[in-house]
Amino acid sequence: MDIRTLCLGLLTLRESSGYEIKKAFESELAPFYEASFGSIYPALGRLTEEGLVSRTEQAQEKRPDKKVYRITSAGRLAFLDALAEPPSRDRTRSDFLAILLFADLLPARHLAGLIDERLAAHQSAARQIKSELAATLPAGRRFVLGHALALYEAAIAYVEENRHLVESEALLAKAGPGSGSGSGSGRLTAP
Amino acid sequence: MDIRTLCLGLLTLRESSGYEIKKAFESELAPFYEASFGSIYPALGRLTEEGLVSRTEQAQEKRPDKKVYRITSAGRLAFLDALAEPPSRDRTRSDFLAILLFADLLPARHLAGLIDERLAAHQSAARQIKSELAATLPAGRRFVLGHALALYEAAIAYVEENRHLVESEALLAKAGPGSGSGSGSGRLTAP
DNA sequence: GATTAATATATCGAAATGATATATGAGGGC
DNA sequence: GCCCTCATATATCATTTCGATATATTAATC
Repeated sequence: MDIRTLCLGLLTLRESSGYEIKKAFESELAPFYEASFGSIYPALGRLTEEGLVSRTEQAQEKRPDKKVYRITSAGRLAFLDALAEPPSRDRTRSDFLAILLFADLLPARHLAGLIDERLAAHQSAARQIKSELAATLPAGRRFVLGHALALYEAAIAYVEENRHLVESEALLAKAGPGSGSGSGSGRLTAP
Repeated sequence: MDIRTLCLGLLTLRESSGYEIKKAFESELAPFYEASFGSIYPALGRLTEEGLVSRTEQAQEKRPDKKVYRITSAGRLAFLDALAEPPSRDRTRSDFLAILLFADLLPARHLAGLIDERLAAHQSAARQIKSELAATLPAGRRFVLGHALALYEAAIAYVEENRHLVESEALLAKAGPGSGSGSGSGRLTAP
């Protein structure tokens, strides 16, 4: 599922300019997909060449001119084919977790600051999703938004309950098997 | 936090060949970071040029020769500097969620198959993490593994409780505000 | 009057992926 | 014995994507 295919998908929802596609990535696909202008504009160019979208230049008052893209019927068919392909597995990159893996190399107060910022960012993201969920939404959008919210809430709960593992000064101690993670009390004990 | 820096970090744990670094990405950094040989080998070459690691060719019996990399003291300092940098935000790409966003374009039985595979994969991943957590681990590793487990379990619970949102045949209906997601019963209702 | 933010398109170097090539040895199936 | 697959080991390369940068207009803020 490359950016080109996702642009096509967003154009099934509404006609858009490249700039509006970028905003749609942020409002519809975030936080489980992102794209930069550097990939969106070439993707739209290629889709136009392939005849999967059409382009119309549109002059605007008080704003720069824009190029509006509309999906063609060939484009709709191509997107349905792409949707039926088996999904590739999720990919995640988290600097936060990479840093915490090396927690024993960092002072506890630095870790505490990192964790506080993480919690604040996730709480803010969760609040925003909740306000979006208050509206009427298509089923797919509601499902993926709720999914994102569930993961943010789980991450917040986990970090709050287990931050002591990396913040304790006794970081030289190796942690043995604890209470069994999220399945039980949710708290991993360090003996 | 690029692959080069992460290679340096893994070399603070033990000396390794490029091949072993790849395995360390899978065993230590997965599932929140990954790297391919195509990025690891060039990264190790660059680290060697910069004097942050040293390279020793090591002949082996019954196995191909390998090049063993060791972090230098300059390398340790450079890694500590990199660790202190503010983390960039998490990036995720999920084909599964992208497809589900367009659930109304797919037949319910296809969606059911996708979701069943997703649940099986996540359950398998969760089981594997649980078995790893049974051993004695450094605090950082225990924290990030537990984090991964908590997210897998939250995703499984969410999908099991909310799959009806996308599987129901009445996909033309727009879902209004429900019970409030994970905060309450965990189930989003479609009126 | 200056700076920041939003709208709008585009390019480019650098980073990373995923596939492929090459080579050796071990183990299993037939 | 022969073939295939898997594990070990290094390396390259086309393609994809990111992130920064450039350019231009209008509105708002300071």
